[in-house]
Amino acid sequence: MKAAATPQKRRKILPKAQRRQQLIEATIACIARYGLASTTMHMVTREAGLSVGIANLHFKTKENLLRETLRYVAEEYHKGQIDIMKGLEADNLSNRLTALLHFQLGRGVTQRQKMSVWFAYYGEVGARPVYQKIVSAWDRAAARELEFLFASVIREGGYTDIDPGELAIGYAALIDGLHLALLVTPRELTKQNAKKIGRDFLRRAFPNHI
Amino acid sequence: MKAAATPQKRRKILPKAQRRQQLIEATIACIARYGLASTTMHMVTREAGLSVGIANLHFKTKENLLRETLRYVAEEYHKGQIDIMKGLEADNLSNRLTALLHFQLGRGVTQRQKMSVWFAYYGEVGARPVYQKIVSAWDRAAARELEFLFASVIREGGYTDIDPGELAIGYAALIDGLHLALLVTPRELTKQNAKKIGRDFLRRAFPNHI
DNA sequence: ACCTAGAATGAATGATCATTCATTCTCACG
DNA sequence: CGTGAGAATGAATGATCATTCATTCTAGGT
Repeated sequence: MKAAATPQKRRKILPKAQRRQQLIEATIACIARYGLASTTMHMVTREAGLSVGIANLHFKTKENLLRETLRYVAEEYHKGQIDIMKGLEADNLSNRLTALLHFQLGRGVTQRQKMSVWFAYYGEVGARPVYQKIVSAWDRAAARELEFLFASVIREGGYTDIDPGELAIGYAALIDGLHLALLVTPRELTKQNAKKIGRDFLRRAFPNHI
Repeated sequence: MKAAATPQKRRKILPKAQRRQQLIEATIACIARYGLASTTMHMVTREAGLSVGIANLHFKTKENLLRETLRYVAEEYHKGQIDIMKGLEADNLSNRLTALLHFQLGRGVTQRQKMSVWFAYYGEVGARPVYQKIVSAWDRAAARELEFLFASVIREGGYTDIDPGELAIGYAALIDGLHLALLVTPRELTKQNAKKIGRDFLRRAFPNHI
């Protein structure tokens, strides 16, 4: 019997930025699969197909890698949101609201993997001020933008008795809660249904727009 | 200089149930303070003022202790909710809705400690099927009850075009999202404001009741 | 007062993990 | 081609942690 000749993976040298990205993505995959608590450096580097030492080379410590991963995930989500709210693609306010909803509850964001990572970090926010800082900075930025969008809708629709800031917080909370429900009780809630629920919320607030 | 005579804590023997409770509460405190990931058995037993070995005596393993702690927290929250929804205290539907809101966003539930623990477990749900089972079982029970309550309100108010099941999911999601916001961005949201946002949600759905 | 079931202790054990760094390997540039 | 700057490797190290269990202590029963 011949010993299986290992395919002898050839060592490859790549620019720093690319390796960092590769490690961050491996971290996301591991957190989604094993949880934040039990993700080890060995898992992450194996997932990336690299050696253990590489992590120390590009991110000084594990804590650093986790922080950068959170930064990456937070930026990806919130930037996507903000771009839509700023209306780079849809000028019409109704369309912008719809586009936002579809982004927030659409394929890209509601992958189990993404949501797992998201809530894994939320879970540690109570204990790690650094995570709180990263998340809340982006949250604030998105909240401002959403408030601004809602204020425009309110003006256009002549709605009275609605505070755009409060409605924005409520809507953002609803979306977060729906993500949580999709993660925890996926059997009870389809993405289609989640979208309908989000849409109903907007309709009750802005009946002339939705 | 005299060596400080340690107060020599006398060993105390207590019934199993009491020790278990004590350990679960110590676990909650540790998770809130240090996070689920970095909570160790030493921390928990020290917090409880007991020796390390005690944990193994009452809960075979750490995993067991964590599971029982989740069960305890989940039961406390959901039972409180369900009792209110069943209307053991308020017969009037409007009052029942208000009582529910006050419970969900009131002092007991929105302590940083409780919310931290809650989300710490949610964060691991993606990776640990056991946690998902525990949480989703209670979630389902609460969702059923909430749907039933909303259906009564809809009937009483003659509201049309509202699906009680969907509204219940939406409301539950909103509350979860508000808890998350209170945990992550407490500077941006007071409990008072959170209650107002929850109330506005109900008012837009049930204008004759709220 | 004595005895003993079993509750409680904590030093010891072994497993796991992040981090280090001496060594190997790559490739851009001369 | 040849070479060296620095990218990549992975065995070794030391720290941390869950779990064990021989021993000590307590309190209810006699």
